[in-house]
Amino acid sequence: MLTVPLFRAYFLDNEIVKGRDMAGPVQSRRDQNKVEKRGRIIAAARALFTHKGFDATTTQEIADAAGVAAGTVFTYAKTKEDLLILVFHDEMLEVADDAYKAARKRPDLLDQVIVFFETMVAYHARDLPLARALMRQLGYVSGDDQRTLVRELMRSVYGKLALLVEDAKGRGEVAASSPLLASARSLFAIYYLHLGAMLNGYVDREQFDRDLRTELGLLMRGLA
Amino acid sequence: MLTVPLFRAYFLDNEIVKGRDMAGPVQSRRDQNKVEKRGRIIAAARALFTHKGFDATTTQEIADAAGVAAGTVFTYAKTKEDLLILVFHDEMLEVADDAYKAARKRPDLLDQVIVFFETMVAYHARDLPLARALMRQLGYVSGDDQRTLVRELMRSVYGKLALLVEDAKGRGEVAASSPLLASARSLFAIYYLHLGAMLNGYVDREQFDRDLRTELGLLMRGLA
DNA sequence: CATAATAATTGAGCGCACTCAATTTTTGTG
DNA sequence: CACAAAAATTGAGTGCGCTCAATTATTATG
Repeated sequence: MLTVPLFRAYFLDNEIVKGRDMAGPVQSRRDQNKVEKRGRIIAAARALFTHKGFDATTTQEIADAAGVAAGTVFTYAKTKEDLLILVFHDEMLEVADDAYKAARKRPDLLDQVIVFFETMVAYHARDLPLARALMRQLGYVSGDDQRTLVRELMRSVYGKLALLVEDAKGRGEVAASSPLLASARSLFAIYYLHLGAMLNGYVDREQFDRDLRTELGLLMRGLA
Repeated sequence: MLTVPLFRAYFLDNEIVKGRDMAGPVQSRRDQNKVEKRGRIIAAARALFTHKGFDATTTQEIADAAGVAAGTVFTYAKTKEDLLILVFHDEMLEVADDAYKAARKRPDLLDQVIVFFETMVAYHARDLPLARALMRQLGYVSGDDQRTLVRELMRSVYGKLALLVEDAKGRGEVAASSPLLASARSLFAIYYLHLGAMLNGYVDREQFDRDLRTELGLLMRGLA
């Protein structure tokens, strides 16, 4: 089953190096092609979305730019909008990492959480219309693959917030009885609602910052 | 400007009674027609959405059922999805009213808030796919009219929650220093996040109930 | 290497949301 | 009532997301 034909070994040693020593079974040619095409589609979609905007970009354009047929795009994402998840998943994971690193430098939990969310907002603020489309899709995925990606993203964010809360417990800022995951989710819930309000133009950035601070502080009193 | 032609008075006294003694200037024939058509479109869309589902319903079907041309539908909602707001706005306002009435019967704030949200969930639970589509659209309105409707809805919900918090202050359950609107929004934020998780199948109804209770309780400690 | 089985890709075609120039309806005015 | 201006409605047309039968590429087997 895992036997590798000789010609494959040749290619592995000479042409295709990327990902050779990654975990798991050696990739078949099929999987290689899929990964490569997926990458091209993601790159093409990202470039077009950021340059022309989500609505103005057609799936045909994405297919052309990626060098695949129109139909192929839809084997990697069930809908045009699911492409948003595919395209920005990795980037958002990184942003969450950065946000966590920045947060850890602050002394107390409230500051930490605010820095955490402000880092994420700063990312979205670079392209508000796109962020709006992206956030919309985060709450309405079509395909199973994308659903998995969203799950992973949320796990990561909740996990990082939970770590911050846990450390705060160590410092005595938060009661030991406060459940970590629930606390993390409550914090995120507040951020999420206000981000939506901002992206939809119900409040401006300043109002957002103020509201966020106020309400996170309110919740923080409960955790203490 | 507000002069009413004689033939209008005739119609007002004989044919068209509904809304005659409502506030504001007497409706012109144009406005009457608009209101009437709007009503037919809303009724047609609601029937089709609930019977066939949102995706399976075409705007042409809605137009036919309402007795208008295809294009007319889009003068009342910019997109098919904005129709969701138009259709369910009034109903959701009523649900919020019912939720508030049910909540007031409970003794303490946590119970009240849980009853409040459970009433709203019960409404959504009647048709989960539709609720999912509706909730999605609440966070992504296209037209200005619908945006106004959403604003009104949120004002109503926040207002009712704020009333509950205010009463709780009177009973000494909540600190006088806790800002009403911010408290209301934080409570709603928690509900909103978990409702989304449930509608998207990340958690089942039981898990939803438990999470909601836990996290509302957490916040409640902060308000106290 | 030949051949069958399986998976991936293709792109023409379809259905539907939405547009907009033309038409009809309503209102304001003399 | 006649007529012009304004507003509302119409529905054929358009573009695009998405499908799926046909084709091509890859893998498994003797």
